[in-house]
Amino acid sequence: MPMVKKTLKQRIVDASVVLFQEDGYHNVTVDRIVEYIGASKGGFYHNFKSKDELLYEIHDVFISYVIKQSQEAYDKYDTPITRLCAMLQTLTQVFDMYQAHITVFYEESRSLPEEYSEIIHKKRDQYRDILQKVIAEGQQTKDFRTELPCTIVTMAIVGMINWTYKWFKQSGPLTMEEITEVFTDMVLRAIVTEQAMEEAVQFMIKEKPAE
Amino acid sequence: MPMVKKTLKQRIVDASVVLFQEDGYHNVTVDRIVEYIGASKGGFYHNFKSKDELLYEIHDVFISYVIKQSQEAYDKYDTPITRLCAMLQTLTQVFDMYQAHITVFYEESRSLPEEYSEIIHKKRDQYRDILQKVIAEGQQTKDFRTELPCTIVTMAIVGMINWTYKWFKQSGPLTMEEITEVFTDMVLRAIVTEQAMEEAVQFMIKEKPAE
DNA sequence: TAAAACAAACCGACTAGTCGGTATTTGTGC
DNA sequence: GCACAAATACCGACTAGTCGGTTTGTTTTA
Repeated sequence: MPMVKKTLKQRIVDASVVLFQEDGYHNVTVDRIVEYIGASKGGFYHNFKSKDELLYEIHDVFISYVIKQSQEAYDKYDTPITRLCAMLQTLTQVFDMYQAHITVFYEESRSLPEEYSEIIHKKRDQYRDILQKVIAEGQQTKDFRTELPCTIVTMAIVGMINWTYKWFKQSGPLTMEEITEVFTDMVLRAIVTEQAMEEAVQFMIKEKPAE
Repeated sequence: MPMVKKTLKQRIVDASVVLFQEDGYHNVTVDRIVEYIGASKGGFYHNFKSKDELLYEIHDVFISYVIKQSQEAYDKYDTPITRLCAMLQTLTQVFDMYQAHITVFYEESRSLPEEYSEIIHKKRDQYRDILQKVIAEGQQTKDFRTELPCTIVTMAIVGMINWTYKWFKQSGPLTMEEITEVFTDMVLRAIVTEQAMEEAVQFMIKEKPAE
């Protein structure tokens, strides 16, 4: 792997994500960002039209990656259950890696000027739609229970996963892989029909042997 | 009910919650708040030491109410399953009424000065602990599956419920009561053991008759 | 009539963005 | 390879505007 010198732009983004996560967009000044990486205000505004544009960049990098990964998980499999499991896996993985990005994404998007926030909201909906499609298809094939409204199920899952950014600590007692297992188990039991449960159990946590 | 004249303090809080939800704490100036309710800056600072204190007030009113309601739900019942159902019910109801408060609570707490945020975080943990206690007790009585880590289950449920503030619209196609039903159904199926499922089914959605 | 509640003008610290300038890289003719 | 120009990347003092908070003055109430 060639040792490429990081551009100033990249250094600004990297530093900002961390600083924004810690103290919030409005509590981090441009001066502080450039001081943090040993750069200058001129350098900052050479790379970004405004502080807002930087915020947009962070949003876009993150949500674009989420969509890409979700879509790949969808394309890689061909049954609702496997697709759902793959997406849960992928999403929690992304959320593990990009925790700082997510925090900014879900707490600072209000500060995006309209021109930017429109684009971002469309992409955010796209992410939700991919998941919702899986649920809907699963209901059509009777793999998932049809008595549950597909939109609510989708948002319940999204909420469960997204909320991890608020409490998950990489230094905590459980790894994200272990958490994913639990989430997958819970989701499958919650929505898979009895007749399709056979396919699902192989993705679930095995019963602990009696102690 | 006596028609009490609202104090300026109350009017400030009420207006601020709405404005903060819409545009975020930092994007709403004190001038805008007082102009919105036809008051003055002097009146504001007569009632609050600082803008931060107002933010704290909003946080505290909300989380104190959540804790009170959760505890009441706990005390009112005496089995894990009924307690869990009651808490889901209560929480979603609160979230329905206090959507603006929640938005502020979960997105602006970073702006609280340390002295305040310490108090708030303790109360937030208290809310989580009440729910976690129900889960833990349910695992002890074998009503809930013991192979799932109690902390993760708790946070999964918290995430599912909390996230509603991001997407639920009172003008939407489903009421909060209907959403609660779906959530309850999903949660019970996810964590209740087979042997305890009999007690749980009465709280769940009935199968749609075949069409 | 005194104290509380509120109004209106004002202050000062802070910060996003600017602008004239300098360093560094890239392209070009020889 | 080399001079040299031209574009690109970057710097840092400065500014104009904003906004939380204060001060001083006025009204209401008990």
